[in-house]
Amino acid sequence: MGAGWAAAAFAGLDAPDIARLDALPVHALPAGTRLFGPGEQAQGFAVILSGRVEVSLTGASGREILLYAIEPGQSCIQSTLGLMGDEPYTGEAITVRDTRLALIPAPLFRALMDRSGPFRAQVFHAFATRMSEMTQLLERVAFTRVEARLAQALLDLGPEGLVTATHAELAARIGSAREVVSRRLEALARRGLVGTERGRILLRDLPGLRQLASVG
Amino acid sequence: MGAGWAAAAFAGLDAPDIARLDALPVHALPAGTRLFGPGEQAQGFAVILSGRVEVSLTGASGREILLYAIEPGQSCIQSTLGLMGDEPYTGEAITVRDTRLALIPAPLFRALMDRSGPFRAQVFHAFATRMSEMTQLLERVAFTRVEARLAQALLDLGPEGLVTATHAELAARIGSAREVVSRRLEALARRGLVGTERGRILLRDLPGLRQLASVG
DNA sequence: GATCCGATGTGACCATGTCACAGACGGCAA
DNA sequence: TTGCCGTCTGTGACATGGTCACATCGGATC
Repeated sequence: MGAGWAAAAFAGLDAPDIARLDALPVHALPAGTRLFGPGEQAQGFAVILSGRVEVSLTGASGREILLYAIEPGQSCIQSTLGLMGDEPYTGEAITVRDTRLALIPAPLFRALMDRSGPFRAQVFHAFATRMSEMTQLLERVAFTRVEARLAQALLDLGPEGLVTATHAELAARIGSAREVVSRRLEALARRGLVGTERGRILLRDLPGLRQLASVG
Repeated sequence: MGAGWAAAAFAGLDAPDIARLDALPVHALPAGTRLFGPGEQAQGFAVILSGRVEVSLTGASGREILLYAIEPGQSCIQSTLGLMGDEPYTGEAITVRDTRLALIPAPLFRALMDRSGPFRAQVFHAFATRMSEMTQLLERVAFTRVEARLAQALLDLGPEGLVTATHAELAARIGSAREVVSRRLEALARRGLVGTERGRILLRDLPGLRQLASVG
């Protein structure tokens, strides 16, 4: 997505609005850029054109958990909380790859919400999806064992069978602790489900992992 | 809230729309009625006029956790997930007191969303608020100890100092297990923060409990 | 090779969840 | 009153998970 991204990202918008969006500057951000952190005010409504942004939560102890990721064509719903309600951010958004995004300024966002049905539908749908995902995440965190969440994370990161991530990164993703992940991985390795090397994990038994991830 | 509830619940709506909403039948439901459960399709957009509805999640093991409560004048956001996206419910909504509510049928809901700015603003705001609350809940469940969540629950249920609830009910509220709640309460009692009787808990040290609830 | 740093392994200990029961209490019927 | 029953609460034993303190290890750099 790049020049002319608006038509693809917001199907059904009329031509003048598409032109307005396409005219917005596109920001190119290197991997590792922090888009916003807890308590900050929204600059506008962010639409990701390429790359990937992850939004995560950090607890008092320093433990982290991934809330959700934003892929190309998706918008950063978290940024709408500040635009629509008065809720401050509680999460932190960071680019995990080189990323290009457009920022719809608050006034234009509000105008589009008012006059464009398709735009509204898009925003609402994204909202509903995130809410649903967050509920599922809450359910997994509250009720399932680390092993199931870890298996799910491994499958998400390397559906082909190879995951390049440290134990600490995996822990931050599933909201656990590094040591716990190390021990779980060792246990999975003993059972032949994975192989471990420094910085990467080989998934040796994808069906077995899927089973673990779903059972909980 | 009763006859003429719409003007109060949706400030800024124009007269014809208020009349349409006021004309909807009001349902009176006894405490303990189940409004919807996991996987069901939304009947419409529910607005609570009096009473209280609690939405909670149940894990495979049977453990429960309270997602949020809906008070008079608020709407059941969960029901919009089905109306706007195609996400099924994942929670279960139950009246905890005798409750009266109006159900806005899906077609009227969609029409109002299209043509009424104030209605949209209301729905969006409610959405943003729930999302923010859910995020905070996730943070508490993922990162704070049971003791802090329990103290918070006690303060929520009995800000005056008396809580009428069983240990099992408290456990369901905070997403823990009955035995754990029993033991935590006993520990709090030993420290003089609460007194326990069958079916109710006396909060002896409100500032102390507030401290516990906030520290995590 | 010597050194440094991030990644990983380990043991101890506490908090929490689960299971299996044992009492304890309150209401109700005989 | 007495006995019964269902619910609430208490307890011990054990598995899992989180935290802390270190030990090791592997690679990169000098």
